[in-house]
Amino acid sequence: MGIMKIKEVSAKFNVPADTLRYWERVGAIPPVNRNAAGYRDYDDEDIDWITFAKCMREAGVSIEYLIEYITLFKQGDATLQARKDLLHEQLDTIAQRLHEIQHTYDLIKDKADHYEAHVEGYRGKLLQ
Amino acid sequence: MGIMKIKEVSAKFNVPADTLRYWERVGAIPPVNRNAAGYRDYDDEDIDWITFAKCMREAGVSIEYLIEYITLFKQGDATLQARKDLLHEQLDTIAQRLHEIQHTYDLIKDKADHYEAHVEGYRGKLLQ
DNA sequence: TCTTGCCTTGGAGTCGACTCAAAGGTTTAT
DNA sequence: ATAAACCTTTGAGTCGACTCCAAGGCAAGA
Repeated sequence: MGIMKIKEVSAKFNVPADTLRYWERVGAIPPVNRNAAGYRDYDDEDIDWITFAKCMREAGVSIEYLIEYITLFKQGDATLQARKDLLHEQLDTIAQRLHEIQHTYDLIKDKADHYEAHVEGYRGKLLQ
Repeated sequence: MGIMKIKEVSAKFNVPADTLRYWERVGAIPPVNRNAAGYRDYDDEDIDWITFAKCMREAGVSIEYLIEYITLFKQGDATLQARKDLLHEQLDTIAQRLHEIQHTYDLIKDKADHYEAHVEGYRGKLLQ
């Protein structure tokens, strides 16, 4: 699967082609190889980076963070420790976000369950 | 605790006063009572709404959704079912987001663990 | 060959959600 | 009583992350 054009990648990941170009332009993913015509030609490595970027973005990680990671990556093995630190930092942030969302989920679940029990003839009260 | 001014509420929730005013202005929370001078005077009910709004925002729920919810709430008991539906909709979205973030967490954890094992003398490879 | 469709870039526009500034009224501590 | 620290509104500005547009090159089918 070494010859995906941007439209296929867009469809595969459900990410607009404009966004894929944007990520590359600002450096949130490394530059993608081109064919003779100058068209982007995504190989497995590019696909891996997009997988990474998409996951991170969905988890709320900023573009800036991705750029920082790629910047380190481009500098080679000397930055392994720095990249590791960056990932751990992200891991902490993501874990925290996870707990916040879990908390909200539980709260809304309670509210919804309460509606469930009282949805008919219930006299409205705050947060019900 | 029925006489909190905006600064105290801001401190309690760690949400800027400007943001509290913004939420109220656009209708993401109901109007807050005022004292004689026109100052906002947050009571327990207001605090509950801010708790709700903050949780929802942290879970990635849009301001627009909150406005929709408040709009229904203001229309009284006739909208109980609609509000219940809205909450269930949000619940689904939040659950989905939760799984996405969990997925990313696992992915990053793997990457980080891998770094842990190879951080010295490891030859860089994609996503490492 | 022509047309339709996908690709390119550069730059401008949009959108959600704040965030700040200006001008002015109130409260509180000294 | 006066300064410092609050509060108010209106409206404009910012920021992150896209998203769209124009102008033009390449490709694949009829």
